This record gives sequence, C-alpha cells and structure tokens, in this order.
Amino acid sequence: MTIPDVARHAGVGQATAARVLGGYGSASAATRERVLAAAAELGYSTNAVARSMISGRTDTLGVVVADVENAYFARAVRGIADVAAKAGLQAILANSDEDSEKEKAAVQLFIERRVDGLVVAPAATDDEHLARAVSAGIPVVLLDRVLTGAALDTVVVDNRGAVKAAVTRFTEAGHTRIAVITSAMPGDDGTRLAPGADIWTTTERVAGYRQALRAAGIPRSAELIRHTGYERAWARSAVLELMTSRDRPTALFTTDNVATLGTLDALLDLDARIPDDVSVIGFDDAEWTTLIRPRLSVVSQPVQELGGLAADILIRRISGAAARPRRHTLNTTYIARESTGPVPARTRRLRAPAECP
Amino acid sequence: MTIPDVARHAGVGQATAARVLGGYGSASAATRERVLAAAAELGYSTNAVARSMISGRTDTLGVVVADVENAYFARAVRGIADVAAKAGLQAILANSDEDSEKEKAAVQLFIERRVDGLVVAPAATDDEHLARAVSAGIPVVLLDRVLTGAALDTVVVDNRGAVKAAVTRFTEAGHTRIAVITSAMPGDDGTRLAPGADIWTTTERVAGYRQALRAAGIPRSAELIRHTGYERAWARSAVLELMTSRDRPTALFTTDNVATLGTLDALLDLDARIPDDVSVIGFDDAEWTTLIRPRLSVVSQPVQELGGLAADILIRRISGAAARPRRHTLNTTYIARESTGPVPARTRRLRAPAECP
DNA sequence: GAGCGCGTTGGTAACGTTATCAATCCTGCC
DNA sequence: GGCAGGATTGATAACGTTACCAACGCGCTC
Repeated sequence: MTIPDVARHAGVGQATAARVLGGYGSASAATRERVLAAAAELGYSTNAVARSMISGRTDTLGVVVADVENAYFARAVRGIADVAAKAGLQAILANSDEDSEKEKAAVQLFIERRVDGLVVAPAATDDEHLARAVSAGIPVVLLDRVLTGAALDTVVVDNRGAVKAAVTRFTEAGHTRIAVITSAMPGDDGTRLAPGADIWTTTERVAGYRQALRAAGIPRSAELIRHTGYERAWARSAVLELMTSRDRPTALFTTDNVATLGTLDALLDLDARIPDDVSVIGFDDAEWTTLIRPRLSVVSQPVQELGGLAADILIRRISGAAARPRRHTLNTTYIARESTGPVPARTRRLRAPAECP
Repeated sequence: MTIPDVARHAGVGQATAARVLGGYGSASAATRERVLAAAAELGYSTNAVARSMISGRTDTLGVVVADVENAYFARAVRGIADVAAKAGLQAILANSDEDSEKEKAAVQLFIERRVDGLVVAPAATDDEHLARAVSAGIPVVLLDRVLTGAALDTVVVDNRGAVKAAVTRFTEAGHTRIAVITSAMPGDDGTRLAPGADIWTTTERVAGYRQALRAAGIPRSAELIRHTGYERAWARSAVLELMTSRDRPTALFTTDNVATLGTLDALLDLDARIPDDVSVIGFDDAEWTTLIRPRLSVVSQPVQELGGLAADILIRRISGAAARPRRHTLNTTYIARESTGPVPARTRRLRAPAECP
C-alpha cells in the first residue's frame, strides 16, 4: 500500500494524498478527510525508509557502549533513549565490549545507515572513525570518556577530582596503605595496563588516586594499583592475592562496578570485617549498595543525566547548532555510608579460602 | 559521494561500479580494483537507506521492553543484540514503561521503519498492534510473556511451575503464613491488580504460589498477596506494613527484581533476621544476591539465552521459516542459598523505624 | 569459419516518498 | 464585471541503490 494506491482510491492526485499523509503543504478539509478515509481503509502506513531517502534524515541515533548489561551503560542508554524519544528519534544500540575494532565496525555501520547522530563511549584511543562520521555530516557526542585531541562534544564527570576527594578521606583518616582496583585489562603484571586498554575514565581515576596520595605525602607503591580485567572473578582473585600479601592495604578504592563487585566477593571470602579490617569506597552507586552491611560508601554520578545531556547536545547539533564542540562536566557526589573507618590498630591476618577448581 | 560518482571517477558504467561496491554479480579483477580505488579515493560509503529502499530489508530488529535500566531487560537486550549482530542486524530499542500506549506507539514506529523483525515483552493485553506488524510482513516474537490468543512465537520460562516448586520449599519447611510480593500496579487495595496491569509473568507467578499453597492444604488469604507497583520504595512500605501487622507471614516470595529490592529494604529497616525471623526467596538472580548476608535464595532464569533465542527465532522467520508459531519454554533453576529456614518457634515482634518525611 | 556459451559490461527501470512548479479554483475588492 | 492573490491541486523530477536485460568479446567446439 503506497501513496499512489491511496490517491487512486480517494480519487485525488498523488501529490495531494502525499501532502495529507505526510502532514505538509495544504489541503482542504474535504480532501483531507477523503484521503485519510482511503488510507485507513487500505491500511496504509508511511514508509519511513522512502521518506529518509529524500528527506536525508532517519530519525535515529546510533549508540555505542561497552555493554548494556553493565548497569552504568544501561542507565546511560535509558537516559539517551528517553531524550531521543521526546524528540521523535529512536536509538540503535551496539555493544563494543571495550574492543576498538568492534566499535569501529559499529560506527561504520551507523554511517552507512545514515543515523542522524552518534553517541559513543569510546574504547578506541584514536578518533579516525569518528572523524569519518563527522565529515559525513553526522554529529558525534562522546559519553563517559574524553578522547584527547578529538574536537567533539563530550559529556563526562570530573573523575580525577572525585577520586582525589574520595581517596583524601582515606588519607585524612590516617590510611597510608591504600590500593586501587580497576577492571581495565592488565598487561604483564597487574600494575600496568594492556596495550590499548587505557580507557580515559580509568586513567583519570587512577590519576586522582595518585594525586590524593601525593597531596598527603604518601610515597607511591606500584603493587597497590591493580588492573584486573573486565570479569568480576578476576577482580576477586586479584584482591584475594593483594589482601593476603605481606603489608596489605588497609583501604581499597574500586574504580567501577565490576571491580567493586569482585572486591567485595574477595573480602567476604576472606571474612574481612569492613571497615574494621579494611575500608572500602566504590565508584558509581548501584542498587545494592544499601543492601549490604555495612552499606557501601561511594562516589555517585548522575548517569541517566549524562546520557540525557549527550542526547540533548546531539539533537541540538542535528538541528544545526554550530557552536564549538566543548566538554560538559557534571558533578559527582560522595555518599558517606559505613564502609570506611580509621586505620586498624593491628592488621589482622586474613586467610584465603580453599579454592575449589 | 554516490555510485555514479565512483563510476565516473573509475571510468566504468554505473552498473559495474554498483556490482563491485555492492558485492554482487561479476566483475573482472582489473575493474574491481579500479572501482575500489576510486571509491577509497572519493571516500564513498554505501547508503544503506537506498539499499533498503529497493532490497526491502533494513537489517534491523525492533525491541520493545519495559525498561532497559531493569537488569532483567538489560540482559535480555544484550542477548538479542548479540545474536542479531552475528547475523548482521542491529537492534533499535524502545522502552514501554509497562504502558501499553507507549508500546503500541513504538510498534507503529517500527512498522513504519520497516524493521525486519520485532521482539516485544508485551505490556498490552491485546495483540492488535502486533497483528498489524505481522500482516505487514514483519515477524514478531514475544519475550518473557505469553499473550493468550495471539498466534506468535513466544519465549518464556515456566513461571508457574518454578514458583510452585519454590513456594513448596516453604510449605515443606512448615511455613503456612507465606506472602507474595509483586511489583505489578495495585488496584484499590494492594491485593488486587489495577486494570490493565495484569502482566502474564506476574499472574503466572502468583498462580504458582496459589498452587503450592493449595497442594499443601493451606487456605488462601488475600492479605498475603501484595501488588506494590513498579517502585522499589513502594514495595518497601508494603512489606513494612505487612511485617508489622498482626499474624505476620514467616516467609516471603518476591516475584521480581524491584519487589525483591524493596522487600529487603524493609526487612533491613525492621531489623528482621533472615531466615530466623522470616525466610525469603526471590525470582531472578541478580549480581548482588551473593553479596548480602545471608545470601539470597532465588529462582534463576537464563535471561540472556531467552533474548538470544528470541532473536534466533526471529532471524529464522525473516529468512522465510514458515513453521507454526509456538511457545518455547526454557528451564529455571532454584538456587538454594541461606535465606530460607524453618518456621520460627515464636514470631518476634518487629518494629517499624520512624519514618522521616 | 560459424555458432554457441559464458564472463563481463552498461543502460535503464524500479522502490515510495518529498520537493518543485505550474495550473486551477475561489474569494474579495475596486 | 474583471482582476489580484492566496489556497488548493496535480504532474513530474529527484533521492541512491539494486534488478533486469541486452550487448559485447572471447574462447571453444563442431
């Protein structure tokens, strides 16, 4: 069922039927009614593909995140989809799994689909693929992560400052053995990153940790920085090892969801008492942080707003806003709960559980 | 940059350039090379919109769920997107918020977009909008929920059986005061559903609960069925009220994520000891269920497989499979952890915390 | 040497909409 | 009564690709 069909059935010209059905131009009340009636009778539905063909717009946004299953990205996607829907756009989703090749392939597909805009949480460290999108006339907004050197709108939080402030609470409470656990992919040893695994967010958070230590005059020690990879179980075993080592840390900062989960797994397995044996602060609040005892203190970020703002900027760009791309930094909040305390007088020996293979 | 441009630049006919770039038909190695070189030089990228225009396929799936932010749907969407991506399709996402009007609007949009297939977790109780999609040649697969009377492929778990089995563990342990908490919208009192809020999944789970009671010869009592609405805080206050009432339940079954979260909030606020004061089983395992003490016993469902299977069926339909639509039921697993125990000898009086406004 | 078949090539129609422009109708006014 | 001017109408081009078909050249066979 196409416009010519409806036009014939209503006894009007194609162009007239098209105007009524497309809601543009003018038509008399009488013809409008006849066309609408004919359309209803024939079960006509607009072909958005043909419309996009000529209008040049597809009313879609491409969204590339690491993994929707991750609560952080799920919330961000929700924020994007909500704002997009309000503007009549829909979101097409792609998961990169932090793999820059997958990300590039997804972006290429989005360019071919002629999406109206692109929200990307970049795993890649270069922006060639994104520049291609921009030069194809597709505005791009970066989410969660800055890409240095790329002239793109970017929506982030002040990761470095937030972590510095949080870790400073540790140092002010007297902690000097403070470890940081991330779920970035480790290189040879766990204290360095695998090539290509330098996600901006993680790097910034570790930098904030370093700044806090330096400000407190605490010498840095490499073995307290643990990159554990994107599986919860890997974070668990890294922390298990860390916490049973000689001169173990008395405070842990986890830079993300997965690291936090694995870290708590380990502490539970070790029967470590929080905060008596070890203090913990996590990055990013989750639905379960008030369900555990003690409740987990966290750095909370406005994730859904982050996504919403990204979509908002994109929509403005799509409708022609030409301002210089800039970085938008949203505020984080430190939520003090009960997982932090003073340095234990004597560090109790923790025993790793027997591992079952 | 279009095919005619590339053709001109390469000094070949349009059709020849089109064949090389579209990867169909035949072309000599020499011309292929020339065309590809010209395309690269001009920065040509296929226009998928134009391709869809004539091929009739858009290589997209429409996905309608209640809310991606909900871990259940996030996992399902991930399953769908993975299988789709493997087949060269991308997923367009729409959130219905359990609102059947939003769902219908989203489906209509998807029809206009000419998506190749549709995965829907229906909030609506009729299937008129879905029938429209089918008659427009778009195959539809239902996810998580059955729509009685609709001849559509459906991917679900045996909710009734799973809940019956779980609740039977309560009855076998001697519990007789067993409550069920759902996050369906309540009607006038909390024990009935609001009009239009009868989501199949919830109804089935409550039916399973009823069957288990009947099988154990326990008379049903309406005040033990609580529909609390889709906000965690609402589940909390309902449980607060329930657990401080006379003759309170000694076992709680929560039918979903949100209800489980709110229920645990309430029990924590009441200082209720699990399972000494009250036993708890939840539906659907979450990442935090092993993080709380005692660990939460749950009915676990293969959510990602559910989504993957839905996408799989859809893809088969798209490539022409004509078998009669049927229901696919995946298995759930009961995971026994530590949140269940025998009936307390004497029910300890629980005190509601002072509410702060 | 003519004919046949196959790989290659190019011209052109088609997909279903919106955009453009000219033609027509109607109304109000001088 | 004639005419200006706006509202309404319809024919047709255009978007960029794939589908279709005819034409060409080459090697091979009879």
